[in-house]
Amino acid sequence: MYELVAPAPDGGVFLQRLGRAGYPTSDAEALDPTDLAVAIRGIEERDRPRWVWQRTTDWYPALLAAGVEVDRCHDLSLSAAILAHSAYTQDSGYTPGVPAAGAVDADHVLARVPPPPHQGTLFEHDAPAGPGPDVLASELRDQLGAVARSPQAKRLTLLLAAESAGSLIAAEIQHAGVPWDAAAHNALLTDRLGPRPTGFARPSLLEAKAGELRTLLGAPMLNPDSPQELMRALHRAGIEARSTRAWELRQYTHPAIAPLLEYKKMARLLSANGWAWLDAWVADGRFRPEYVVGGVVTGRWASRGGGAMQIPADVRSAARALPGHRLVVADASQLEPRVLAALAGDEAMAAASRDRDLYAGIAAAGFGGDRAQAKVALLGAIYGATTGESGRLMPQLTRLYPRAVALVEQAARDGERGRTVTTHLGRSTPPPSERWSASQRTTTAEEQRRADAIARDRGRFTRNFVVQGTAAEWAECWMADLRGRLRRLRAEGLTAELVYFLHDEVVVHAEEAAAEACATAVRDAARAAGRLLFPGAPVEFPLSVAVVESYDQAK
DNA sequence: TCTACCCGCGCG
DNA sequence: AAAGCGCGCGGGTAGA
Repeated sequence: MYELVAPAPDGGVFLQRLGRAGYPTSDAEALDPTDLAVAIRGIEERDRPRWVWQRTTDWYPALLAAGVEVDRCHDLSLSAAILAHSAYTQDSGYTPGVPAAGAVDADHVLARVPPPPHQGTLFEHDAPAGPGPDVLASELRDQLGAVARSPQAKRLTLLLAAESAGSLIAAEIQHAGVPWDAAAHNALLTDRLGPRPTGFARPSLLEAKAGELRTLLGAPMLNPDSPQELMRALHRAGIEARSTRAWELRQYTHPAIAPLLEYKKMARLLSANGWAWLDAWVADGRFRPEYVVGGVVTGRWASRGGGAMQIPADVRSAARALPGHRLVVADASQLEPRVLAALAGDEAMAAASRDRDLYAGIAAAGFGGDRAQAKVALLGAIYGATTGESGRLMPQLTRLYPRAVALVEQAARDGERGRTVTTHLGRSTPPPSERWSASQRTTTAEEQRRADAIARDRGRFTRNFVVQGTAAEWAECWMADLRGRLRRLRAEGLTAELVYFLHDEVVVHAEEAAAEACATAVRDAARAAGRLLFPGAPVEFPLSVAVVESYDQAK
């Protein structure tokens, strides 16, 4: 059973009950938006419907702010974006959104009416503008119909459910926020950079490092933040680097190199996660980044603001559990190679996956026990490396795991030829770029060379897409299942909430007494995800789980 | 002076 | 150590 939420004229809200096929079973009921949370809580407790709305982000943040959680939903925009490209629905006749001439992009079609106000304003003045209940119900029917007609209806159903659950989880994680110890963060900054400066001056330790650098390079006016100036100063000092990248600088021996690398490290800390970051993103002891579900072509989540998915290892020491609480940090070990083994049905690689350390298993099977070699070879296969060590190791990897290698090779060939490739559950690549298409129309040999390079680029993208995208599906299923388990723990009165997600890693903030139960839940959820995606496959997805006080203590 | 892009580096 | 994939962000710089 579905319950539709849609904007009504004059800032009101419509609620409408829909049957299993998406047809209304009642008239749309108009509500004052201030009553929405109460109404939704009541319906939720009574019926546990699947809430249908254009976008979770339009409605759910405000509901959470009002203390209302929902069990499940169907996010029409996220689903439309998947179905619009999915190879599993290409013959279904589905076109996203309201019937409209030239409709191409699902999200734009559904959202071409005035955008809703930003989260948090829902109960203040006006409800989100957008298509009314008729349009949304019709879109839901189109989507359900396309899925039902698909030869892969089960997988698509799972994908849309996982993506919609993901949208709920993203809003909930944002609502909760990562517990952040601003004092600890400030102490770290002060220790590394010196006390917080007033105005725009460099912190004292950073300025001192710059001075050291100027002396050692004999460049008294040098601004080390300017790549151009730095380059000139390096050349004058006899360092013939052709870029200012840290890894390249490391190859030169000169007394200025070490302090320069230290300067870069310090400057990076200041600009990316310094006091300004703390001011902008941490409030009330929580870091609240914005997650963008489906924000990456492969289906991974992206984030906006605060660099939520790039928190450096050392800064993670400021992510601290509250007193009497713990962080349960879990990450899926070598997720992508394991996903590849399952995708390809490669029995030999699956056997290696029974080893807790997949790379060690592969090393033992065919790389003379050299784990580093096994890892380089496998990652090279997934990313499309052709040169260097991983290129040389490919033949050996192919002998060991012909099916797994064949799968990524096929994905690469398809991409080079402009075909789309598809994840296990049904997310397909967008059609080739204009750049690719244009490159097909070549006349000269030089153009052909460039066309080949562009094709190889796309091949590496599609090669990686099937693996990265399917791994993202595993992770979303993992979290969706975990969410249910944590909700049950909370129903017992315990504190246990998801507060962070990073591709193949989750962090749960839990009261001490619930930490072990959370660790168990997170492991059970991983097993459930494996069974959901790959029923009966002999591939294992082990986690490393740590119960810690601060995030940096994990692994 | 403003904008668009590149560079470099953080994460998986 | 980087390379091969996917991102976001801040600072500098080139060009309007």
